[in-house]
Amino acid sequence: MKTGDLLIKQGDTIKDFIYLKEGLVKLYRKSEQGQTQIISFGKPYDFVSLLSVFSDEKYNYSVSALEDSVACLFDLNEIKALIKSNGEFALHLIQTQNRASDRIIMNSLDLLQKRLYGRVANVLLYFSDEVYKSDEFELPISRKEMAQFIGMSIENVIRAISAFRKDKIIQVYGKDLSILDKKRLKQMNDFS
Amino acid sequence: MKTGDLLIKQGDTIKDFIYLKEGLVKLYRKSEQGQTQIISFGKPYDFVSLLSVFSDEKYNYSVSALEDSVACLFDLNEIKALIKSNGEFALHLIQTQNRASDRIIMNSLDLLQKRLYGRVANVLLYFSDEVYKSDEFELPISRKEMAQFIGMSIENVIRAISAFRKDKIIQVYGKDLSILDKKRLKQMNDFS
DNA sequence: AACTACTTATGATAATTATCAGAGAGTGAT
DNA sequence: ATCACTCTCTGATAATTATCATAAGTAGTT
Repeated sequence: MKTGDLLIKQGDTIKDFIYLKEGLVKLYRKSEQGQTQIISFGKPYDFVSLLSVFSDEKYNYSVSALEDSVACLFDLNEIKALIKSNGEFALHLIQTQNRASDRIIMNSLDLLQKRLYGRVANVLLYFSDEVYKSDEFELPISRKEMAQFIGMSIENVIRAISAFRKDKIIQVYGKDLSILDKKRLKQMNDFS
Repeated sequence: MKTGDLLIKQGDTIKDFIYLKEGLVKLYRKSEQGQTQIISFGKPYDFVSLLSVFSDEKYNYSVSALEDSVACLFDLNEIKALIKSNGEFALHLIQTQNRASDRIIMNSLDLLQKRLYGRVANVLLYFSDEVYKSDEFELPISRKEMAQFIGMSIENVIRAISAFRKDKIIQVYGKDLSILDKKRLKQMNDFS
């Protein structure tokens, strides 16, 4: 699956249980007000079809690739049969699902309490610590996508990144981003 | 369990699987920044020990009663044994859990995109439509708690409610609240 | 009643964010 | 190369929200 490809389309009937083997994807939805909103990102070994996969008939979100990715699809009915027949598997699945949705919930609650700088810092630290495990990486999302994720305007996301750049907290060359002063970035994340 | 009583305390070891039979509770946590934040509300037939119950050792949130409530506790190990032995039960539990965490996720994402008036309208409509199923009810939370839920300052929550009152969208006598103009309240909820 | 503590309420001001406008850089298509 | 389009970026201004201050109301306690 190439960058930009659509893996799941909002409204599609759920037929498969999907997990990500390689790459990076974004989960997003069209909100009631018609705006596109990014729900979360999926990295290797994350279950992409987490939300609503067992609770609904149709996907209420879309998934597309931010990088070239490899996804594994399992027939949903087979997974359901496996849950019924294999108790260990069922329990393990519940735990995995719980962990993932907890993380999404806690993260969006975190964002709700933060202001612009804190939210942007939060996203940068997420990619640095959780996804790439490095202080230098290629930012996989545009300013617009970051805005759609943190619930701020594009202009202000750009301004925040510019401010971090001017304060020598980060360095930006095109898509390449390096975190120069992680301590201060974490402070931005902690204090509002 | 009386109003104000603590059912779950953040940091407690998870021993039980809890569901709410009667009443109303709030799920809340102390965020990293030390502020109290309400995660969601639990109404009858909701699983209160939804978050982190299978994914963690300890509760990462607290639960207390907003109204006199009745909770059912099941030993967590027995539930786990039941999951392992009864496939139908496991599948049903997964679906229920999924539905509940989906709702919390989608709701906090909704809030993230709304502004003050939209967020307050959202909460009022939640209690009217989901909890009490009536346009007249006793508001079970204080302005402070509403602020902790929607991520705005107390003063502005009060101001929003005052504005709704002045616009004859709602009527307030002490804790009693009645929605006079649901159409406009829904408009406030829809458009930012 | 008097006291304390807390909630609700309002105003004034500062801080933050959105919106509008415009410009330059990059990208893809023809 | 030119055109159309999107993305990044900055400035100016308007709108929104937070914070500080203050006061009235409410409830509980002594």
